[in-house]
Amino acid sequence: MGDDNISEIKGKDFLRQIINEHIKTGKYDGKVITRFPPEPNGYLHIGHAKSICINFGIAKDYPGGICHLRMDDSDPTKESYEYVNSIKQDVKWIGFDWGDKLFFASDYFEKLYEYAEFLIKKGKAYVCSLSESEIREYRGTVTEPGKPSPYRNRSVEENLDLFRRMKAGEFKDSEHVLRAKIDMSNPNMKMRDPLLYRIRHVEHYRQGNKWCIYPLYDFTHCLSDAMEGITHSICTLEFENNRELYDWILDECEIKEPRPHQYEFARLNINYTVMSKRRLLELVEKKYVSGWDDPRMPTISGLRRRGVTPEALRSFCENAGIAKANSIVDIAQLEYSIRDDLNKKVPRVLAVLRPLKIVIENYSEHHEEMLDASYYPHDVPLEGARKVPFSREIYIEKDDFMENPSKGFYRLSPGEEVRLRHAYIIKCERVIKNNAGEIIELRCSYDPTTKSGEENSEKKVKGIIHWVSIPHSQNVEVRLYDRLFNVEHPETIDDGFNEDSFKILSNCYVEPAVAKSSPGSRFQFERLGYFYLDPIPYQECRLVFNRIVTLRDSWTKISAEKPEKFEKTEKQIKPQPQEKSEFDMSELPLEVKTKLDKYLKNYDIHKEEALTIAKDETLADFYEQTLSEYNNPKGVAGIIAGEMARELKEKQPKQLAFTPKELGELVKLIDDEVISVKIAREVFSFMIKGEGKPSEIVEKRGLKQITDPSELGIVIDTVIKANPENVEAYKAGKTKLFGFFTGQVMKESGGRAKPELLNELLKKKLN
RNA sequence: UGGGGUGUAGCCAAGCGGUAAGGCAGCGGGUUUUGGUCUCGCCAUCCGAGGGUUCGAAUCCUUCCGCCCCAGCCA
Repeated sequence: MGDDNISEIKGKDFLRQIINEHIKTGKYDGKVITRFPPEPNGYLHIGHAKSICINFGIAKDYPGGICHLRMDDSDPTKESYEYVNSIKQDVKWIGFDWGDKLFFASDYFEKLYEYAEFLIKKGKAYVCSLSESEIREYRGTVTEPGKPSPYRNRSVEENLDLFRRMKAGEFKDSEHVLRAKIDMSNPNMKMRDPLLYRIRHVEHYRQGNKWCIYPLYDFTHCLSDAMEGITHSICTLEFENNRELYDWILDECEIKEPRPHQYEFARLNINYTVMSKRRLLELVEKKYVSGWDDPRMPTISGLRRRGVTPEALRSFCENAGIAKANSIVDIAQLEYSIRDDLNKKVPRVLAVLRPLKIVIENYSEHHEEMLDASYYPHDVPLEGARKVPFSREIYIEKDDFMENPSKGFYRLSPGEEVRLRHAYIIKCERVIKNNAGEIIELRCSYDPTTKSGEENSEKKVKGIIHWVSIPHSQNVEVRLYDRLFNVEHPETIDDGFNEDSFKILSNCYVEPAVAKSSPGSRFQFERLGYFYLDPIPYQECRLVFNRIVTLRDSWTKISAEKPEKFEKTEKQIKPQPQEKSEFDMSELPLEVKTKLDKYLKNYDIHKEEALTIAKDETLADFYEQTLSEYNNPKGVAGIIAGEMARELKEKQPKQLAFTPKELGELVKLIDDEVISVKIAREVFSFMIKGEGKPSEIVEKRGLKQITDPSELGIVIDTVIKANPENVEAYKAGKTKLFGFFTGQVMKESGGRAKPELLNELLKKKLN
């Protein structure tokens, strides 16, 4: 209930929380400038879509927020305009606009070069002439420190000369590199004199042959952010280790605050598919799929081609959430987002995918009629209708007939009735088979009084099926797409590749209204799913529909057959072995052990606390000093092992803002029942800030605890009166609510209620 | 046996010392001329495990365990 929620932005993912804080404190003067920085060396996929939604979404959420689109194109060997164009198209399609904020890291090469010279002159960068493999060797491993390059101590003059000659093209590829001079034994591998520039005698797709030295990511990215005035540089988790370098470079280049800072979130993963550029490329190159825009691909172009809407994609990204824990989102979540979007906007039509012919014997041969059919069900608030032709011969879906119906089958079977959607109730009279015993045709009768919308149409039947009139229908092709893999977490593209992920059905029929529709239209084929009229022209002007997603289907779940469904592989839950790990005291240094023994024996404090204090010299000294001021070993240990340990862990202040004597006083206040332990913590937090003696703080801030039963009783009554339902629920047996009441009273009293008294009184009043 | 992250239901995910949000999936009921949609209900005595502090801990302290990332002159 603060007064500060005006600037608060809806959604409280940790990124927006950080930004909210910056806005509150005015760190960037209210500005929010993010960026989406793809490398134009491949197609964007749904994982990028999440990043796009985050970066552009955040910019959109904050007044005046801006998101740049920056091509991170500092590796000339991989990048091309083909990719920058597809990236631009994809970002636009997802629904974001970068306005005039399209940038290229390669445009900063000149400026970047100047920064490099600046670092050299500062003695913070050097030219290293080790070979590629030597560099690797000198770097060490994750467990062993690296060793300095023999070229590490070249003079500034030599470095400058060499670097300029690198630029001038005097050396071959890989002959020299420019490295930052940081620390070859840094536990963070990224800080072991990372490479800044490499020589590449290669044409850059934008810069041509202007350069033969190219900056690397870590050098390019942070400085590009700085040059563009980015405030929040948001990237994925694998760059966490790079953050230290990001800050180092900006520090050494003397980019002053307010300046960009990097924040990381977990990248999107989805089950039953692959997401890495490498795997996706493999699928394309080995022809597992038809291309980057194969409708099964999790690429943006694939999803677009399949017929997924940008809205669905965005809502999927939003629902997936932003956090730092690696996770794998269920593809059902994507399917849900797609259905949820399409359900609200797409017309329902009739189409038969696997036709079974029906002749309605009592329907006159030369007769036909046009039936009224709404495009939308009653619960979709859209208007629109068309006429559907009906005649003696129709197609129904093969699946909608069973000669020997299983239990719960509501559709057509011999002697049974079913309603034809928007039309009549028919009854199956005869089944006609070919010589092979396959059903090729059904003979039915219809009840003329049961036409939809008319009087007798109330007659109830168990099932409703879709159909098309044979003479009026148009033959189309339908392409069925399914998940790419049968296994939840494929490790290679051969690991459970779903051979049935693509099926072509060429003997499909749609009603006339659909045949007339324009490319790129989306429909719900009733009872089947959502379909997209592929806008790519096909030979003979043939209409090709892509299935975007099936409808939710509770029937196939019931029936034994599960044609295109996958059962999730059940995960066996293994019980965790209960290992009791005792701390091994024998390994402690003697000094610590001595202290520990003393605490345990003389002071009788708890082992955990004793250990915490004994292990830290500052804490231990402070502990002894405090005890000499106020002798309550247990009480003092509680504050020191808890509150003070945390404080030291976070800040490691050179000088403490309070004395042992004051800490002793604090404990005495607890002992004297002036304050509770909870309040003591609050007081302690003020002591850290140097607000003076505990007693003064308590006085000044009015923190003295309420020990007067009648005073506390009033507060309790207020709370009880304000929550009649909860009182009732409590009395009805929901005793868990006791905690709720305690909390409320605590809150009401500003935390000052004496806990024991509160509980005692509350119990009395509630019973 | 280095460093950096991270563990809340089958899958995501809120939660920031006071009744364990929400969504997906699942299960059951209602509505329905789509076995769709919509709607109602159920679904964590417990937050990776142990220990501690506290009247009260998913939240604070502590020990342990699992998983992810880092040894490209890729980004």
